[in-house]
Amino acid sequence: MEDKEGVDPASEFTSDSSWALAGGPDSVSDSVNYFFDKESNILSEFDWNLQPDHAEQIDRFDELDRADTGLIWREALAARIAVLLLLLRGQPRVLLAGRLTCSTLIPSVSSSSGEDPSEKYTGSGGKPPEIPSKARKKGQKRIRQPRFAFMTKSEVEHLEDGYRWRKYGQKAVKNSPFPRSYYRCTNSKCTVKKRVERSSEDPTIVITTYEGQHCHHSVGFPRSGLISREAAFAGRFTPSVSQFYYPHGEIPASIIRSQQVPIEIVESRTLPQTTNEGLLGDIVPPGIRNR
DNA sequence: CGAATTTGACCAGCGC
DNA sequence: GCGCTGGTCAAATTCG
Repeated sequence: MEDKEGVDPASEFTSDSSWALAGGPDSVSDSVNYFFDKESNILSEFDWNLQPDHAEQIDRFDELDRADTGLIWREALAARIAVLLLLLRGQPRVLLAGRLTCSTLIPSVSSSSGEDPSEKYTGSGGKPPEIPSKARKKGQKRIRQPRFAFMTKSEVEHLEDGYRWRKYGQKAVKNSPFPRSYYRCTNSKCTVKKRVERSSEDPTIVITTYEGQHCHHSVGFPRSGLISREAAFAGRFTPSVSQFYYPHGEIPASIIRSQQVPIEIVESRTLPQTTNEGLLGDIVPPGIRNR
């Protein structure tokens, strides 16, 4: 993805870049799009609602971000604006910008129905606390939690991500020979859930979908031990969660290096100091930035 | 024996 | 309204 200066950002994004439009409307300004990072095996789902007044924010990011090449994902917490930048020869190009909602589903694994876990139960002991699903008012729309899906080549389905999960269900998936497993965080105050399933098209690929945000630190998460790529990306790509999981510059470059490695678990090294990297420090995988 | 998992039943949402 | 599908519940079972 180098040496593309002068190329139309849009065509760059959808054709030769490491990211590919994986589904959704053709126009990036339309509602829903899915992006697959061919290098990191990540499928992201975004709901881009481009607004005219986002231009200022985009310009600001342009000024802030200076790096070599790579993909930069950024969310302006205050403005709730998401900007995806492709950096070419140190010149950031805004490819997509819009209000982040991240509320859609991956087409191949999507559900026809939405859900709102937070309004159903808290996940404590599997008991429905305040609002049992059966007692939920009819017509009350469920509000989806932010979701992020990761596609990873792996032989094991449940990848270690630093948190403890309790399996609460398993379902057969339409048009897929592989079942989908449902997990919820074992922390009684945490409403985060995740779904794990194998791709019907490529059984070697595990699709993990995180939903919600942890309200606690990971349990026994190794700072200099073994960590999965999923763990790193889960923290990185869940906007407000990333700050919680991985304080500024905490993720080792070796973890998030964008390479087509068979899944798993890669060894992490001593955490690098990246405090001089400005806004990029806590959002851009160091390996990506340095490519 | 407590925790975790399995699994059939149930429910909600959606399309026809 | 009905059927299909995804998501969740909860009793039964298995595991450590």
